[in-house]
Amino acid sequence: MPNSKKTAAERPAPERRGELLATAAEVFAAHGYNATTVRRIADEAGLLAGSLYYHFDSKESMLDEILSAFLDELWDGYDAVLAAGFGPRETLEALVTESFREIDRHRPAVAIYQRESRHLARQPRFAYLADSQRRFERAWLGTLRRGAAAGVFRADLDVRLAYRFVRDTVWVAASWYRPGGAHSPEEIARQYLSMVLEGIAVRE
Amino acid sequence: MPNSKKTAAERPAPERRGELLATAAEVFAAHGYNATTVRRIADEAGLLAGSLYYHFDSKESMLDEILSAFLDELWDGYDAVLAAGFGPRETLEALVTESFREIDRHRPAVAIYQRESRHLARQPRFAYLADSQRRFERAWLGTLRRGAAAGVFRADLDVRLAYRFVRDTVWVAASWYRPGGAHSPEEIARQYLSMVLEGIAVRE
Amino acid sequence: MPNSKKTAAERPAPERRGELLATAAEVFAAHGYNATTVRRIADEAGLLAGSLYYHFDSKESMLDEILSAFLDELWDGYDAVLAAGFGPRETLEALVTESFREIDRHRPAVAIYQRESRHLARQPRFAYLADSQRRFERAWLGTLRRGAAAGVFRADLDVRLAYRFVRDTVWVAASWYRPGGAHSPEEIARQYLSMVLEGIAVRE
Amino acid sequence: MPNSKKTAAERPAPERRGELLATAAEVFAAHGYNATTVRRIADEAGLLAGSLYYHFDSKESMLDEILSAFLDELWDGYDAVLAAGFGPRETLEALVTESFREIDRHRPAVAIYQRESRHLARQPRFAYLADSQRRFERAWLGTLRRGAAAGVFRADLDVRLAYRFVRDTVWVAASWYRPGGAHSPEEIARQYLSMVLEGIAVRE
DNA sequence: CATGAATGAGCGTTCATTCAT
DNA sequence: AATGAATGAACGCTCATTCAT
Repeated sequence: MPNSKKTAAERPAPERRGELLATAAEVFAAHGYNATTVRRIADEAGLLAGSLYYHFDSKESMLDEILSAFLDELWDGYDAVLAAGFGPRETLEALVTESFREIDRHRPAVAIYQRESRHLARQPRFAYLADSQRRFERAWLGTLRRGAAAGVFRADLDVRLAYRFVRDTVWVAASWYRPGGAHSPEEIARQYLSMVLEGIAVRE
Repeated sequence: MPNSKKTAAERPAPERRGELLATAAEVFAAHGYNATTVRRIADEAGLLAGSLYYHFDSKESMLDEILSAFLDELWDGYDAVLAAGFGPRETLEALVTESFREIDRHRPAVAIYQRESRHLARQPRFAYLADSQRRFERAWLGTLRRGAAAGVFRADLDVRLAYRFVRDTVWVAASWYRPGGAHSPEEIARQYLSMVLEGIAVRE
Repeated sequence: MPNSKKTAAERPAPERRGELLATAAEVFAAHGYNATTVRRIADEAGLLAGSLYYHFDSKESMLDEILSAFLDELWDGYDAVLAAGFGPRETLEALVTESFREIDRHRPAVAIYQRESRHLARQPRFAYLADSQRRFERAWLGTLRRGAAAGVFRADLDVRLAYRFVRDTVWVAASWYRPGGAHSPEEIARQYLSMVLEGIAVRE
Repeated sequence: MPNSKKTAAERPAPERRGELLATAAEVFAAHGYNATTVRRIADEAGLLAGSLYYHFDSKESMLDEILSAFLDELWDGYDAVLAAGFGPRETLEALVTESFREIDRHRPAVAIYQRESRHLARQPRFAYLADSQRRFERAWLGTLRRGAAAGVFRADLDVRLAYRFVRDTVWVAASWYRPGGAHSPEEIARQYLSMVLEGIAVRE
């Protein structure tokens, strides 16, 4: 029996873990990680608080799995974009579009990330959040710098300010976005890109 | 001896509340309201947890005072702008500038507001947060609509999407802004407005 | 093995609430509700303070259950007496006897009731104490009035004074009564009734 | 300046103490000693909680003064009765009458005494409560025994039961008695004595 | 005499976690 | 896999008390 240290009886059903994590993510996103009790998650999932500990080591490990699953997927997408050899504007467009797709697929995880990552990143266990933050900055800031150098993005702006502007603008959307709403992620990305790139003022 | 500095023991009373509130706001902003213990605030302020209750009814009432003081000041500023009879573009510029000034003066309160207002607004005690939210939307959305109708803002954008875009763009700045940094609030406002209005792409 | 005594660990669950309530009642009666700490109850019951909250919502809900269980039983007894169609003297004798039986079965609850009911009755949660008080007065005062009208109780006494006299006289007994003492409840009732009805003076 | 260890400036006005004690007694009686906060007393007396400590050592010392002042007066009255050389029936009548007079003069103290004396008596500071209890029992029980021996009280009753009956009957009145009500203390005493001595049943 | 501000111990309660069944 | 009962640390808060002014 390859790749297994447990007997059949000991191996938890992997789908159950996934369901429980989805439930946990939903509750963490709605009420905040700290304000969410393990009992609340259990209620929502239809079992008792103690029973969650058969599936997970701790409340924190649920959070960990939720966030790292999200970031793994995010970087799969980002890395594909960055490896594609696009120009700065196309790269920016692809990153924004990819981001809205991730918001669509991992909305609770994104909301949790927004709210909690800053202080979580201080803990060793969540050091990967800080790593991700750095890679993130490198990808976006680099794209903006390349674009400014290439004359496709304005050079009169503080590039760090522009970076924060674009970054926050995209990700805060997770706080109001609801999957299945009026706009598809791609449509929202298109409008956001239009605003970010061209501005909201009418050109004379 | 004019302008003499008094020792802590000699300092008159009413300032104390203000100091304690400033400390509390700082800690709430750094760690989140729920994750902040009243002992932590007391430690930071140099007294014991129980002593805070001589000055305040509860942890919640500290939060209440912090948020309502901020919103009162914010609306003083906004109301002056809205009453000035500006056109849509000038109104938008003035609202953004005023917002960055408030972030400069009430950064911790703004950060707390960002993180907590959604769920706080459900409680009767914090109903004024929901009220403020509605007035806020009316002011910004109205300005954007007037501008679109007047031909100074683009009419091809979903105006609610544009509203969220502008709103989030401005207020998330509180999460990274540090007073006394490289840029004054007015300078940041100028650059943000430039990005929001003209976009970051070079015009051909 | 019939009638086998189980160890604590083997004992089934629902009895536990009852045991804990009995312990709580004993401590409330001995020290007063306010002066009783939840830690003291837990100590006496052999668990930690926090563990009580697995079984009960709050200290107050323990009090509530203790008092309402007592009053439910009391009124079962009283209602049976009042429905029996006795004359005034027999009714009085039956009420007194029933009261001493309740003191015997619920001594701690009666002691708590004596000490705390007056101020508890003001709280909505304990409104049933005030209701009970009113039914109580109706039952006893009505019996005394019927008896005075029928010529079996003295008519020269202030009937409200007589009511308080009989009522207090009976219930205060809970403060010194100890189950399993020299006299059975029925014996105490007999002597009390003799004193209340005939007086302690020798008739000439 | 005889009998004084304090200078004129240090000596508190004795009337103020009396007022404060009366206020404290009223609040203790209404809400119970434990449930009464020193702040509540201060509010009622029109000063701040800390200021009470200029007049009294502690909350407990207020209680102490209230109870001992009451017991001192009570025993002045009782001792006069016991020294008068009355027969058993006259002694009982005089003790009951004296008791109702004390209830009239010291109602709050009596109510406090009823509620708190049992557990206070365990503390060394309040040992005089236990002493008083013993003298009390000696006086009343002795009178009842003398009466039974002399043939003026019934000999067929358990004398300890009769003692508790008379004792409780009298003192519980403090829980409903309001000075200035429909009946004078002497009138209440007369009716109570009539019930206790002759009973409430009509004699055939 | 009284105030204003603080102390420090302890309270009722919550909650992540454990574990025998 | 899940339950039921418990643990133990921490939390928000109360309150008698102290003391410089």
